[in-house]
Amino acid sequence: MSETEFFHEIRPDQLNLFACLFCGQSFGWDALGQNEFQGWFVFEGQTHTAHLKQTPKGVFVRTSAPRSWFFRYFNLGLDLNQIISTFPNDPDIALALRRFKGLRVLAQDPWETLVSFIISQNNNIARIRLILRRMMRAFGGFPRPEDLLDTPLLKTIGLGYRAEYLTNLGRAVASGRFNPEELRDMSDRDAMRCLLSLHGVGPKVASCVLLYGYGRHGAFPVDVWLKRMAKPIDYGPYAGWAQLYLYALARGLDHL
DNA sequence: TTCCAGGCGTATC
DNA sequence: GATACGCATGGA
Repeated sequence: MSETEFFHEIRPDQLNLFACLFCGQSFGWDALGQNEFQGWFVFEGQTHTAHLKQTPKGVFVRTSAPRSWFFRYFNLGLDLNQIISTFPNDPDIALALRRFKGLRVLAQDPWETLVSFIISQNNNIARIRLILRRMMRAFGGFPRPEDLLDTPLLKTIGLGYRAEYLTNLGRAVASGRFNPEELRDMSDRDAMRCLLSLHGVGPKVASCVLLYGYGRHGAFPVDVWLKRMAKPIDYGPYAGWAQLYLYALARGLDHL
């Protein structure tokens, strides 16, 4: 597999790789050193890997994916300062903004986020990562819809009761009842309804998929940590980004 | 050993 | 619509 290598100029306060990659929105990344990371991801239907190294002036990128992946994945077309300016005036948000400068919501592959966050329910991050690694090994890359049809195999991977959810998802795609691509053009409301029709997908998982997979920045996932944290206030048009800052604050970033 | 994890389906009221 | 409970698994 060919690799491309390049340098992207950007300051850490506009893109903080460690915060982005280890705040629970993606599960495929490992830290090699202080500011050096390696991981896998899906881009344009293919499983790829990348090696990233952050410096004060920018990021060295080496990846099997097309060069456009980096700009897309880290949402670099969006102005972080402008997004932050829409956040509500709240002491927790303010603290999180100071503590996690350069934290961005990622633009991940919709299928990858859907499968990953179905696995995430009532699960811990270490085990989510473990299961995804096992699936990658079993299927030679991120699982495709047809890979999910073998429930017994999924159970040997440690999916437990979630194996049934994934098999159901595989069948929904095979039958045409669910098509991840169709959600791109739907309204937030319709896309949400479509996701909720899937067995094993509730409001939390659907919100994560909409936010991290479909770029719906207002989607606001509430998990056990956010329940302790979030207040009944309006988090604005980038509520999902505000949520990520709150989540990072609630958990810290050293839990992986 | 027990408790918990980026929840959800189902039953019951 | 709200609430209670079971659920596979492995790390803490």
